[in-house]
Amino acid sequence: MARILILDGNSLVNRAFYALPPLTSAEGLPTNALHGFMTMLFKLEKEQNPDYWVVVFDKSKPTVRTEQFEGYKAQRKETPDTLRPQFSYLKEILKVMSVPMLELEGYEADDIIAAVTDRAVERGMEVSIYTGDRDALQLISPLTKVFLTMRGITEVQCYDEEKLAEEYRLKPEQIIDLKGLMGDASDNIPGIPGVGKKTALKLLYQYGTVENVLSHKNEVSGNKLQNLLKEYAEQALLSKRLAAMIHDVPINFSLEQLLHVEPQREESVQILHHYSLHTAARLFEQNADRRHEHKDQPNANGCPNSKLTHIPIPEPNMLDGQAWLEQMRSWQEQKVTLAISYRYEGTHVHQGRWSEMGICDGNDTYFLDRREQAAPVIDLWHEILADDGVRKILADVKSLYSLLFNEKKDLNGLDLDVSLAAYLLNPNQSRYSLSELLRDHTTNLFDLLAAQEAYLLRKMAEETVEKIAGKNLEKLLHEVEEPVSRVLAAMEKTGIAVDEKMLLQYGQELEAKIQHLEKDIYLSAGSPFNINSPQQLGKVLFEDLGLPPMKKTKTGYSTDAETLEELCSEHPVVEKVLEFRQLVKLNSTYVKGLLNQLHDGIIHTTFQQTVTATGRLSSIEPNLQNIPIRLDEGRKLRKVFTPTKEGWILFSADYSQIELRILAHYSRDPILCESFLAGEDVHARTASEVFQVAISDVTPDMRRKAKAVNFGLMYGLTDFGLARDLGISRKEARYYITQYFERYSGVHRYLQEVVDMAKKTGEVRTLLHRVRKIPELSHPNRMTKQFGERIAKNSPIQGTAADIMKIAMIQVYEILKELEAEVLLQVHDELLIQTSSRYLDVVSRKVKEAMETAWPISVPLQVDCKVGKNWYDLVPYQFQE
DNA sequence: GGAGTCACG
DNA sequence: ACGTACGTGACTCCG
Repeated sequence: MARILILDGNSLVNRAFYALPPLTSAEGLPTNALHGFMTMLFKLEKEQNPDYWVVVFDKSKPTVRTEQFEGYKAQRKETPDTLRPQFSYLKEILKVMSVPMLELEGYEADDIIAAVTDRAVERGMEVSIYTGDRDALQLISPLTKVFLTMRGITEVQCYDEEKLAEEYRLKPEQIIDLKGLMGDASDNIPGIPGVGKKTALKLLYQYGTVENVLSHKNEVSGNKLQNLLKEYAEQALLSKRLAAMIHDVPINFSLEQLLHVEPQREESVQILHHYSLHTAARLFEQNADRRHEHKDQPNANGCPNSKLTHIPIPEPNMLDGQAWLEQMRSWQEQKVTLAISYRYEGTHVHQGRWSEMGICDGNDTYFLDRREQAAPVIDLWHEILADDGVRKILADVKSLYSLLFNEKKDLNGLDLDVSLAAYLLNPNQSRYSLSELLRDHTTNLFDLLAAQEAYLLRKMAEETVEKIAGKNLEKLLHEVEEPVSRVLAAMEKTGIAVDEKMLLQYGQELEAKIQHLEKDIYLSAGSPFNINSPQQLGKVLFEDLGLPPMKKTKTGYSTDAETLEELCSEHPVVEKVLEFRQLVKLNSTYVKGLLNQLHDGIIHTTFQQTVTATGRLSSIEPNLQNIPIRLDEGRKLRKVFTPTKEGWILFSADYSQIELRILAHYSRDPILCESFLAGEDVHARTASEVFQVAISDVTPDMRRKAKAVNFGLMYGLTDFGLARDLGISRKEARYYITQYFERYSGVHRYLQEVVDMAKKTGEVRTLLHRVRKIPELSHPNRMTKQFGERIAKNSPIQGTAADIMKIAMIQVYEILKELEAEVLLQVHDELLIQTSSRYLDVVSRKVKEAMETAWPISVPLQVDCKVGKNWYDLVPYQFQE
């Protein structure tokens, strides 16, 4: 299939300009953007080997859009003087090299891209668009992919229909609806004020288009949103028009003009060197050489020379109802292993159901479309999914658990979750979905169907199994991470009840206080301003009111709580700002944030199992791992969290000092170990050692300081950090640290050893072999290297605590299954459980036991239990001996 | 989309 | 002289 490469010249040149340091040619001309663009161009030429290509440029304003809306791109800054000439140089170079260019007075590069794409697609070409502009996503189709530059310009992300669906759950044509609602600050497209990405997506999931949203504006939830939709209806429609690319551009070109032709070699090299683009010249010659070598030997399939080695994928078998039943029965009888990929309908795994599955049994692949099969087939398939004898290879098993739990179905016989495996192999990546993993393992760039995915999944699984074994991660994967997935899916499914009335009431109280404070602050400041804007606040405090600036950030004055606290005595407004901030935080993040996620009185969070570099979980939409507790105003919020069932109560079990205990275990430090073995107050004991007084003579202040030292140890203590935390001098902090390490020499030795070992191997491991690579350790920058050292000290401790908690969760889940009780939340060292009152005693006894013995270390693990009717009113619980 | 801020362990 | 404690996620502003 013929392939065309379309490059958005303006976007890429701009990206290159800002991503690279200023460079100049031998004669002093600015060339950084040229260098970036040309390097990328040759890289793409090599990778894609396009049959056609074209670089598209904007032509000077005004464009058709500024006629429609005068604010369009009005906020854009002037092109810098060092950038503007580079456009002319670039066009000169491209011309010499016979790279086709297109531009048109009054139109933007985007529009020309749309026109070229249409033409190419009509001819059945594969289209690859390179740009930094997300607007281009609207052009995606089965033949068209968009490559967005991420950081800098060489890192690109490929978006096809599937990737778009995965990231936004939108169709390409809905991109303009998205912009219509949320606007686009970079183009000064207004959208609807107050509607951001999340709201916009929510509306689109429900109504599909801007027009449809507007015609149902009376149905959407929230008065405020309804009013916004009414007030800004016109603006939304205009914004959508502005975001839409113009496809019928009056431009004359034929695809033949865009053919990739062999350039004039001498002239090209010459002009590249003229601009001192030596790297680019080298790449250019390499590409030319390669084409020369392959010129006379076209490859087997007649396609243009492709470096890509596509894995051939067998055609999926299409079965009818009877054939499906027979096939499934034979899988069940033979106890085969199946690789399964899945798709679902609905906006969320918590409310959707699976729609398609791709299945690979080793020899063949199959495609199961739920809509096309009668109930007996689907029922039998569910039976197979629940059958422990039929082993399954999957990616992201937790999502499939969720989907099946929604329908009260089950999944058993997990053989391998490649997402979890990939995470264990390298927890520093960001994405572990099947399509992302396949991108790394194969060079198939096509839009994959579920069946093809299943085939590739199976191939990939073979490699994955070997890698996991090679790194000694089998037990961690199969006995910890995979079982925990089921526990998490169950916890998410159960959810936690939230008292909506109480939350609304609390929100109203906050808003009243906020309004009051706001008035006070305006009076003190002399005029109203946006207190939420650090920039405006900085101006008011440090310019208008003349307070002494303490710290600076990259963009201006620092106004964080730490800074403001020091300024409290200088002006009464400061304290009010601090309180204002606190209340606004509570109101927007917690009251409003939680209300947004509350449906039928229950909140279902999502626990992410493949996010953190240390092995901890994370919680999103909403984050239930950071509900306030430290300050009482915020802590009250916990009153709204209650059990989901009548007559049940909340029970919490948290590990006491688990990280410090793990440090004791790793270091075998005699004092620290003894302290835990004897059940002492460890912070008091540390104070007595550091200050050299009897433990009975330790004052609260001494204990506070010792506690900060113990705390800091786990993070790779520095004198600066400790001094800041305690509000003391660095000298004093340094003294405490020296004293500490003198007394706790085992800890000192351990921390040195772990860094040494990390430098040797480039990685650290937890007790259960969880591994984290630390590339920072070999970085030339001293700061970065020190950061690596702190990671080396912290990760084994934080990670081991995470490992132990995960084991405990699996055991607790099994225990509670047999009782009337369920795990609701995990907050790193705490489990929140709901139980019927009559099981409280047995639950507490067994949970405590399981957690304390989950993975014995050389000091005891201690778990504290509390119980209450909500998450605020928890009191210590002592079970009957 | 990045920066600033702040909530948690 | 420089910039500094580990791991997260959500909200807001602003170019």
